[in-house]
Amino acid sequence: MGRKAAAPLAGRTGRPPGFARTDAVDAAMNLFWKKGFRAVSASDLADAMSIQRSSFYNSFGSREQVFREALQRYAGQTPDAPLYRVRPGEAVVPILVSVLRDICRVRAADPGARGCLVCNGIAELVGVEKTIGPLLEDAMANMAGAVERLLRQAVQRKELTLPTDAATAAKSFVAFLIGLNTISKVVRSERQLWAMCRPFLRGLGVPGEALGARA
Amino acid sequence: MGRKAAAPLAGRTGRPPGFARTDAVDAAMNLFWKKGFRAVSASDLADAMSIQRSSFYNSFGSREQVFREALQRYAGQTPDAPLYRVRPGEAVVPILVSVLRDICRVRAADPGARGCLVCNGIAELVGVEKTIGPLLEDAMANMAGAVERLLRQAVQRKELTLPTDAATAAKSFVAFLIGLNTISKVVRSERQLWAMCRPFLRGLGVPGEALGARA
DNA sequence: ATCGTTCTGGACATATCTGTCCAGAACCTG
DNA sequence: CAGGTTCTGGACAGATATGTCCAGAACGAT
Repeated sequence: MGRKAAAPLAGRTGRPPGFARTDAVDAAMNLFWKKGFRAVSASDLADAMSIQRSSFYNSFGSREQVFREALQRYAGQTPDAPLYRVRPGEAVVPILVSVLRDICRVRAADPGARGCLVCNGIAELVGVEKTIGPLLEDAMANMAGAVERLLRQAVQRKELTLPTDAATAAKSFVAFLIGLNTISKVVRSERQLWAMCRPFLRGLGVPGEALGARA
Repeated sequence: MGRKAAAPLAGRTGRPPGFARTDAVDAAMNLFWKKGFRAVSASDLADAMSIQRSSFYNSFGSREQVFREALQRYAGQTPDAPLYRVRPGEAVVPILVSVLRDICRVRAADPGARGCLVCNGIAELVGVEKTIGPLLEDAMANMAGAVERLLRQAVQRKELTLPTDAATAAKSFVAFLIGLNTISKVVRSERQLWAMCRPFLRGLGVPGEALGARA
């Protein structure tokens, strides 16, 4: 098996790993994403990483640990990432809309129809898996918090009129996102998915004109 | 182990089962519901049913088969069942509202915080498990179909004004239901869950007055 | 080139799961 | 109560998972 360029770590001695950790975590992420956490064994992971099972245990220690790392890596590529990067004073509604659009686009474009790694994980692991469940709960709470701030900002800027308090509306938004991501495993048309978002946005008080514009 | 009353099957000869099949399926359902399909082994099922593993294989054949029966049993107790029982001419909005309320109530009251068996299954199995995945897809499609008919009826009766076609609005409703059920594993307050429904109902065009009334 | 360190391949012991099989117990029928 | 049928307990073989261990290969540093 040919050596793959390992990151040329600075003052490190000894034999370097025969694989790039980043690539390995990516492979793990894709596997977890496709099959779910419980359906993936340590052997599966080692295979996907093209390394020996012992090297896997040596480098990662456990399935849980890799999943944690995969989750972080996933956070860097998920279509809802922009929700966490809105600055005070910035327009909010276009962001909300474009995030929804991106979700529809990305999920429909995924040939594996895998939905969202975090949403799948919540359904599968929260309340069941002691180490990872709480992690996913946190991820969800973070998102709800971020959306809540966004909605406050939007109301303050008079971009929309909420039918409830911001915290509740934010949780409602998150719930819809989870549902949308989940159903995207079955509803495979981007157009259809996006059309499904319209009722919800209307409920949030987003004016109809905001829906046509690309962000 | 004391014999449990088996169903007194009519002209049946031979030794009767030492357990009631219905109870056994219920036990299986609760286990699947709590831990997910993959996390439950044949031994777990046999234990939950208080029978021998061989008796389990003898009576059910496979995990998949029990899951199928558990699903049917679940269908008889799920809070969204009323969606399938609306008659032509009947008022629709009160049903939609009360179903949502019931979901909030039932999910919050479940001490196991298990969410919805079908929704969990969709996230875990669709696109992964060959025999059960399609089953769950069907369940979802059925629901979307039922809701679509309901929405048409509601529009015809001028109970609400949809922002899109009925088929899309129905899928949107289903997506929200999935999200609501899933998030109910984390958001444990009935009141909070119900409040989260308000934005979505507004988006569907349900007038605010309809939300206060109990069904 | 040699030394010290780190990674790799492969093996080991243990645990759990799966599906099947059968002798004997339990039961209904006549 | 005898005969036929069906269920139960327990065992079996094969597959797969887990976590650990170590001899030796591969490499950076000197």
